[in-house]
Amino acid sequence: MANEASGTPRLADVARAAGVSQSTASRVLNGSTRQVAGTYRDRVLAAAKQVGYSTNLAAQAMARGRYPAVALVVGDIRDQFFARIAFGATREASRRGYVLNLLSTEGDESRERDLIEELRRQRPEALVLARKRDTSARAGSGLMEQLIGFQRENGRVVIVGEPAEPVMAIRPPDADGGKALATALLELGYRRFVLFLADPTIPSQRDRLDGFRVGLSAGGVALPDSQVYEVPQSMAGGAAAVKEFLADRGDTEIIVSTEDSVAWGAIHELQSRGVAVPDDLAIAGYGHRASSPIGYDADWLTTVRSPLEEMGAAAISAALDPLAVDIPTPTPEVHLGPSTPARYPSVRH
Amino acid sequence: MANEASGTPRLADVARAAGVSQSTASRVLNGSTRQVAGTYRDRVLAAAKQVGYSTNLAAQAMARGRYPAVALVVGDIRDQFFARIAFGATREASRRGYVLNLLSTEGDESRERDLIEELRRQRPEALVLARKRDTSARAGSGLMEQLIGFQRENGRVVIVGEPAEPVMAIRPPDADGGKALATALLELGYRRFVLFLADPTIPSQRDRLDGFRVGLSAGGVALPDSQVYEVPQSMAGGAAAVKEFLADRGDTEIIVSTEDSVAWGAIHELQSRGVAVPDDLAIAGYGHRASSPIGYDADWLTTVRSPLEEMGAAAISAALDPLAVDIPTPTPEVHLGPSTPARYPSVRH
DNA sequence: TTGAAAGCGATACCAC
DNA sequence: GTGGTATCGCTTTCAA
Repeated sequence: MANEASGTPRLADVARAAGVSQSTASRVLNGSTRQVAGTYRDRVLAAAKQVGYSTNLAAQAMARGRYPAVALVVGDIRDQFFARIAFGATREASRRGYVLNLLSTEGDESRERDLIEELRRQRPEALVLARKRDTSARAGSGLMEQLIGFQRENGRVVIVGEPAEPVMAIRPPDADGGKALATALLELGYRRFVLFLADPTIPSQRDRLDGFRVGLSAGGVALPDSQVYEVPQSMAGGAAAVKEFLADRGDTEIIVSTEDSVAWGAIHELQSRGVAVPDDLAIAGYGHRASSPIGYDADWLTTVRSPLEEMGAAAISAALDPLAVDIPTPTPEVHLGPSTPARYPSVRH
Repeated sequence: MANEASGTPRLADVARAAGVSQSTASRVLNGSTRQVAGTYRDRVLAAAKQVGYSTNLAAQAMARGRYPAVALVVGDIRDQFFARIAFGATREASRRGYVLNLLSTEGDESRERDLIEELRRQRPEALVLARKRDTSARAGSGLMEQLIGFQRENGRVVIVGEPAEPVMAIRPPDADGGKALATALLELGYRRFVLFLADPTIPSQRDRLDGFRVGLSAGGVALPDSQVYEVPQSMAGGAAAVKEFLADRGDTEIIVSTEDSVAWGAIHELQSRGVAVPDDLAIAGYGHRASSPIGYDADWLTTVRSPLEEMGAAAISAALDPLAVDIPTPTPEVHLGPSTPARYPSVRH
């Protein structure tokens, strides 16, 4: 008789089965500070298990005034960039007992507004927005106003990507990664660099370049603009850029690309032209995909891996943790592969 | 005064602002059959917009007894297989005004049980489970019992992958795809086939083979087991298998692989051995990834694309639509690329 | 500590 | 058509 034909057992069913009041059952099962006598406590727990009780989140949300959910808005979940962020986010949300609500703009960023509007119905406690491009640049669309409104009425907003006041942001540590790569390559003995810069309109790409320069200068090496090539972000772009580069190679020891795909394209083109990689010319990249082009092992290329999963998790933490003020940025990982062998028998710099 | 300092406006605020009862406001804004006078209707709509009203899903859920959410459980969202399914699922859920709750087992399928248990708290209306392997095979884990319980208490369960009674399933149309590929290749004039079978423990792989045989037999061509090679599912596997194959090539015209990665590996190995593809030997694959190995255009390989996005969307529809009895399976798409040129000047079969 | 009762915001049954 | 009102399941004062 505890569990009526109506279906899912309610808290009242548990209370009745345990012979206590609903208040007590509530305190045991969902209350914050435990203030229930041991005997009652056990009885309630046993009863809950016996009737197969499971908290009704909607009811709890109504009573408490907040729904334990966090929304994640991504561009296209099929994109590794977003998929890896989502992976970290689901893990962290789940760990905290939160529901992760996934929304995809399907590449159409103008949909963001509508999606967030839709979202409000759920009254999620936080909103995480993953973006590849600058958010404030689209201020005219009213997105910023909407985000601010959300922050006022609902909960915190965190952007994974470019910061936009007054919204908290987790930036990919591209400058750090660029710097770390430079340091590592200097350590290996490289001194004469050329850099392939993919799509400078994307902040991450510029940051990688800037960070790389910082790292180089720490070793007393400069990277003049004449050594920086702007390259379309694709394998084809890398291949084409290499042709141009070879006409004026000079004494370059290594090409560093701000994007793996460009690096792979360059590698392919170089090899098909009889330039041995890394023996004649070394190559390094930067990226987030685990793609391993045919004939190569993914680990072969020296590159920097963006900590996207960690960033996704950090975004959730920051969004949910009221204490979070500044977000510790995860550290990028420099991977040294055979594409950049040590240049000298002994380390120097 | 309509919107108190308390924060988010409630339905009562809208009603007051419009000068109507809360019941009327409810009918206008969320009710099913419209039975409100035009005048009132407009007033309510205007008031809602004016105060910035947004339905409180939790409250609505309590009153209606159901929460408009659907949960999607995937293995690893970073995997293209799951990402594409999720993409289609988010689109369809959003289209229907449903919240899509994403859960990831992170590769550990034993977590499925815990995740679904967690999930129950939300009382989602449906549950979609995407899996690569057989579900019923894991019956011992109690998963099936749990799914049945969910179906009884909450809503429909749909599996994207292998069927498992009494749970509805959307199967990848691998048999259809295999058959369609065979038909297309016969059409091009191919008659002597070898098949590389990747991981026969995965039902999809077997289905592709079976379907392929069905398609061939319709053209009077047989594929004896001696022409089927079991190959590890990787490029390396494809490369290795090709070596073995070449020792006894016979008069084979084309190698068909049940997995693209294997096909690419085979291609690479063949070319490095001086066997021209497709001139000396043609190649075809089957897959769901848009990977384009270095030096090749993704469209170059003849392959079959699994309609994963459509399957994701179809799963949501089937899970949410009470009328759905059997699910129309999306059709796989055969892509003919230069890796399989026509063998004869004129079609025959 | 424990229990009774008042909401939380929206829906829907039921008179008017 | 429209407007009261009980109700959904749970939390949380407030007394006891």
